[in-house]
Amino acid sequence: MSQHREPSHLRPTVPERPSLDGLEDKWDRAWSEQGTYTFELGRPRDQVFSIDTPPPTVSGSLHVGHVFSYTHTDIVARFQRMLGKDVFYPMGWDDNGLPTERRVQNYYGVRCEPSLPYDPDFQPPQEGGEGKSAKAAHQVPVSRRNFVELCERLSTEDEKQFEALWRHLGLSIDWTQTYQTIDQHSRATSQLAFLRNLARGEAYQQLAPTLWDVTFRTAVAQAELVDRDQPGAYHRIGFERAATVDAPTDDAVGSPHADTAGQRVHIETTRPELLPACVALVAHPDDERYQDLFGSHVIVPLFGTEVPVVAHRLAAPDKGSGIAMVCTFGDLTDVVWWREMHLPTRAILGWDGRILPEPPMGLDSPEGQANYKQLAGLTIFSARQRVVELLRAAGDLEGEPQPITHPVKFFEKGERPLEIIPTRQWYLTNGGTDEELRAQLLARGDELTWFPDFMRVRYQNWVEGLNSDWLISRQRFFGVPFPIWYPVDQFGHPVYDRPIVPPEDRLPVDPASDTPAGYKPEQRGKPGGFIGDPDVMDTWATSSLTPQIATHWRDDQSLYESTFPMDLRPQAQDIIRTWLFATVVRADLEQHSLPFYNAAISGFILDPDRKKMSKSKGNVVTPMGLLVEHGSDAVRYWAASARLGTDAAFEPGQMKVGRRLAIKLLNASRFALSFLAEDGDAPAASPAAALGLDPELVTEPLDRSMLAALREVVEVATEALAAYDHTRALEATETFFWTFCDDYIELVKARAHGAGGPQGARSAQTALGLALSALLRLFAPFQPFATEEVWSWWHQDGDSIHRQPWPVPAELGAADRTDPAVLAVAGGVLGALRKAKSEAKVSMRTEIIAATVAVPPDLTAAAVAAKADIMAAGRAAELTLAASDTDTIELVTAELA
RNA sequence: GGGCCCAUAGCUCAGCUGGUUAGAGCACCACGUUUACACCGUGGGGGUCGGGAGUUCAAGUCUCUCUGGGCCCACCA
Repeated sequence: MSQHREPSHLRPTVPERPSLDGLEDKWDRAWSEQGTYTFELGRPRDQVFSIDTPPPTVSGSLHVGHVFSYTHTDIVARFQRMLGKDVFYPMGWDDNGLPTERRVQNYYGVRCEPSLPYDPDFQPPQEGGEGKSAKAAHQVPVSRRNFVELCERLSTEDEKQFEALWRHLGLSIDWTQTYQTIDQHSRATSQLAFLRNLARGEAYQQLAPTLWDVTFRTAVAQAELVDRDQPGAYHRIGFERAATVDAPTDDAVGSPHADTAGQRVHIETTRPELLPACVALVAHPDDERYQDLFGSHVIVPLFGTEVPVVAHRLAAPDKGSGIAMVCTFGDLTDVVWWREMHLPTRAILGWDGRILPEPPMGLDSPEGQANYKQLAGLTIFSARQRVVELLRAAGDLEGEPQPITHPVKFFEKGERPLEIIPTRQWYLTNGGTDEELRAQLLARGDELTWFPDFMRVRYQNWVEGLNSDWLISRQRFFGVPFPIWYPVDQFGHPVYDRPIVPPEDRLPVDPASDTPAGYKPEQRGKPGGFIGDPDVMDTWATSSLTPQIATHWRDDQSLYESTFPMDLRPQAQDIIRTWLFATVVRADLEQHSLPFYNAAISGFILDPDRKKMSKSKGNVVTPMGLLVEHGSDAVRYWAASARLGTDAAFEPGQMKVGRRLAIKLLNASRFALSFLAEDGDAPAASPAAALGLDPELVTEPLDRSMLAALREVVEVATEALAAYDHTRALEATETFFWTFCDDYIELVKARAHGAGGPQGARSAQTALGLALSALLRLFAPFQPFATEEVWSWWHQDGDSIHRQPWPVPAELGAADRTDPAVLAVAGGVLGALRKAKSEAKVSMRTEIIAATVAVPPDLTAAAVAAKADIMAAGRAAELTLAASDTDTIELVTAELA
């Protein structure tokens, strides 16, 4: 070792054995200290590239899918920065909402009880609980303020871990630009946008049937629904016709002619417990079986209510018996029937999903009330069993229930089926009830550039299918409160249609503790006083404003003007209908523009069974473990190998390839730099070494050909990255790089050492330097750590590679000075010589006494141009280039030493 | 019921507007201690491009159809 080149002959900082270990921490620290990714502000809008980073839900854990998609965005950010843009790349934390509440409940073993007073000395009973859903009975009740404090405390801890992961991954985020969706600024922005919506009539309050989750005891929005197949059963129930026609003397039950005789009509239902909520029967207007029933009344079994039989086109003759009972409310179709036919309301379900204690209006008969008493307070499940028992006893249940499996609507985060309960809620217009707005929002979808383009269709489908406005109020605790109070009238009732709003400069407000202007705190809840709106906004109602929050629409005009509308919204495909659409709605209403120009949609990560990776499958690998095991550049390489919009397999093999590439970058660079350093007046010694190399010094055809090929790579990679096609850019760069290592470096090794004289050496050294410089910058967005490490060996001025200019073809010399085929042909001939040695099972070092290689005639000149380099690399004393009669390069003879 | 995406080597994927003999990496086999790299290098084997039909001088690529996956929306008596 010591008889060879001393380390001091290399650039002083080039390590003897380069390694990837520790690069993440080393460079994260350096970038942080140097402010490498700091947004500068002050440049015109067209020199800024702004990114609407998705704020991850901090209450959930990050998984490989996050690492995957955030890497895609970081590649864009780094590319744009090297193109010379001032990149605005903030990070938000979505800590607002139900997931945080649920996590806090489990972690600290508490639950929110708004009626309790605040306890400033409260200590949670536990820390670090991760139980799936601890029983509510074991959770300590705490005040709303205590609960919110715990939410904030845990979120802050979670956010630190998230930041550590993102830094380790090498995301080039400006860590001075962060926000939380629950912080003061986000609250104020969210409240301000809401007040503007309210002032323009886009936000409104309505008492209406609402999709309701009985576990979380809150309303949910259309966008949060999912269908799940559930077991159920059809119950065939007989309704007696009301006594407006001749009453038959014989008992109709069991009679084969019961239906046709008009005495009894049978419906089939999966929700027998809703019988007391029945307000009508409905059949299709053209259904011949029920023509004589329309307009008449029937009696609800057990409960004695008299309800009309009505006709409506939505009734399906082929479902069940073709006639259905309308309840308030069993499903969304019930709501339509109820609304369109002005049926009465007989709600029987409370917020907790239990049967209300008092029977609804119209349930007047003594037997009906007695039966109802048996249901009061029961859960839906128990009530159903009870009703079936009662029906059976009364002889109103025909046959046995027929088990079926059917889709039932759930809140996507919920565990029990949704119910529909009439409640007062806030809505925001979103085109669901307004054709003009809908058309306008569809036009916004067309205006937006989608990567890949077919994702546009998902937006269109969603907007076209909307059937209601956006329900934004939630009966929860940890969220942005509605900035609204109501006057309380002399009878103690809130006057909902005269909301009191705060001035914009007072935001954010908490109406639960703040007092509106003109009132005193002690007037809260008193007749003649005021009361705060108790609800919080849906988390999407705030995260739909991430562009406005991040760019400080509310309070920093110069930042806002230089970053909004943003350039890029990266996000996952499954939240196009929620986050993306909602963001478009808010910007359309407030700014009359798109919130961002481009949307880049990442795919999912699939496990080896081709299923979407999820926690429940037990196959989730922790992202930090992955980064530590393979190295961040390696994991990034795997992510970068997958196109936008395409689901990708979780493939450690691909990470190994990425790691190999990173190591190769270190080693090949070390080698190439050793030539630059050896030269007496090494160009590498100059601070601007990379760009100071003069392509005019590259005189050898092989060297020129290599640079010509690299020029093309630069063109392809630049074009691909500009079109968000990072895989294409990476592939082109990588393919070239391996040829560069395997063939070019081998071919010029001897010449670069001086074997061909000073001019040939200079040509090779310069070409190596030029190529290495361009290659490192081409790889920098993909492998930020390895490339930065190499750059630091070379450039001692401390400038990060990540702020260098993106390579351009011109820096590699003129395009038309040489035969571009020389490198490929020389590689082919060298390959033929290697094959001879491989087939002879001898070392590559073995001397070739004489060899003949056949080369297609049109490539002979190119081969001749590199003949000396080929002979040196192949250790051939004599090489004959014969004319091939095929168009491939073939070994003809080889005499080995 | 409507819509979108996908199907190419054992595996993961390229293959752009149709144009020689369909590519890469991993895995596999053989060889090689070559001072850039054993977290390596060199060479090699391996595919009738899911099935069928059509358009064309020419189809992995375009059209239709079938099959099999994945996803979204609608329906929910």
